[in-house]
Amino acid sequence: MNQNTQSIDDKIESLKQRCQELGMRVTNQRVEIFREVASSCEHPDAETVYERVKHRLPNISFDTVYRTLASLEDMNMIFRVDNLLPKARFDADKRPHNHFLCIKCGEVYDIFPEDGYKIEIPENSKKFGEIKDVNLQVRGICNKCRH
Amino acid sequence: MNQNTQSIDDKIESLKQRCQELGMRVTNQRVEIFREVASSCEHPDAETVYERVKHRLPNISFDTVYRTLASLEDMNMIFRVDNLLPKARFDADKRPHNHFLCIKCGEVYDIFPEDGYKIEIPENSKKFGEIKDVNLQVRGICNKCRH
DNA sequence: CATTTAATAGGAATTATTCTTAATAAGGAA
DNA sequence: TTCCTTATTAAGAATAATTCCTATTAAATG
Repeated sequence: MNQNTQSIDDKIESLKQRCQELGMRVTNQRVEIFREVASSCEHPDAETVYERVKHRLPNISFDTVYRTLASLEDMNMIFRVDNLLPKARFDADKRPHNHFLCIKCGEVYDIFPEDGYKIEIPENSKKFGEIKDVNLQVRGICNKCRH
Repeated sequence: MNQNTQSIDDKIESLKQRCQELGMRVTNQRVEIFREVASSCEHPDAETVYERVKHRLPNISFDTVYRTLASLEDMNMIFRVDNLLPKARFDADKRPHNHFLCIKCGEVYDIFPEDGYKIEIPENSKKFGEIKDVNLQVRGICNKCRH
């Protein structure tokens, strides 16, 4: 069964299981914030999640939304589309290459293509507009941060 | 000749040419800010660039650094590693897929793999640490923004 | 039901980035 | 060269996103 056909209730069930596995409490806030992201296909931002959850939990705070989104991310229940780093960083190297981003310390490492490796642009991405740049982000925890 | 072997002076020469092509002025600030990014392989952030350029141009302002980095990006002279969007956005869809980010309006579009297409993780990216997630960012200007 | 403590609400604080406005200087013309 | 035009800049205020602080609440366990 793929994620697409999984119902929201099933997804929430797996969140609850995940919380249990990790010894985390199943709070209303956690469930409702996850529900909002999981039931939307428009990649909502924190403010959007806040506004929507507020309908069901009128006392929800911004801090809870941010904190919970970060913890859901740690749990691998949701993913950040962009903005993994706290601030913008720049690169003038025009050779085709990719980046390893450390989600802990924010360090950026260059990944230069090895023999035979190159990323292709997905054919169907052109339908969205004019492509200017393609970048593969490999996200993880760098060796320094693992110790 | 690849970018790697190109000297800083050559890179600055091509910046000047680019400015001329585009009718943009060749200012000290523009040159020094570019020099800083082009001569570093550590993907500096705006503050780092500011601190370093300040040694040569003590009156440089933060605003100029931000504005110039953005214009160098428009000119395709430098690239933003991350933080293309003004705020973080989230996704709970676990099916493997990629994202088209509109650099103008910030909209995010899902790119689902077509038949036969899949991104591979570059073999040599593992040496940097433990991989948690891989995301291909296709950056461009979406159809809405082109009109 | 009582206890423990993870999680939360509320709002202040912080950080990155952008805006505003007057002054400056690059590039073209005389 | 010198003068003009206007793109670019400096300075610092303003904004926007996110995080921190602290007292309070409520989930899970026994």
